[in-house]
Amino acid sequence: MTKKKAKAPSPEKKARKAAEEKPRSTTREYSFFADVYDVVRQVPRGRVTSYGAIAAYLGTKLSARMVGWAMNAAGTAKPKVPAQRVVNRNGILSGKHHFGTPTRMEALLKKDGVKVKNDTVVGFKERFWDPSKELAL
DNA sequence: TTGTTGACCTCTT
DNA sequence: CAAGAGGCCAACA
Repeated sequence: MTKKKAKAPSPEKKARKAAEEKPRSTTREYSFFADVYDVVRQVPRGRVTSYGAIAAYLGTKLSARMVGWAMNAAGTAKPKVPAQRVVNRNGILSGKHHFGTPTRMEALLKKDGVKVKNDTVVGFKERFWDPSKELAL
């Protein structure tokens, strides 16, 4: 093996397993979603984060999609989760269409003091809130 | 039960 | 530089 042409997500999987070592209550309520909600709720007002950041914080950056799924339930989750502060890597409101109305997410972000232009967070890079850094697991 | 989809991200060609 | 495919976990049909 001189060169690895394919990815070998061995250590990454282990990392995920390690993260899963968390004290999962005997209930099925514990899930990827719970962690996502917890992180999103800790997002300060006027700040935004990305799915990949949360996924990476949980140790599963490869499973960023699950974060999106978690947000899908965010609308039904309680307490309500500020999913509007969660955008994709490009800072685009990818899930704006899931807030009931395509303008709901924008309105919420604007209320938070976040400017949105063309469905994109203005200064997203500056407003980017990295849980892995702020929370420093 | 299996198969497909999903608010994504990253790598490869 | 741009486009395509792969990959993860979970829920739905």
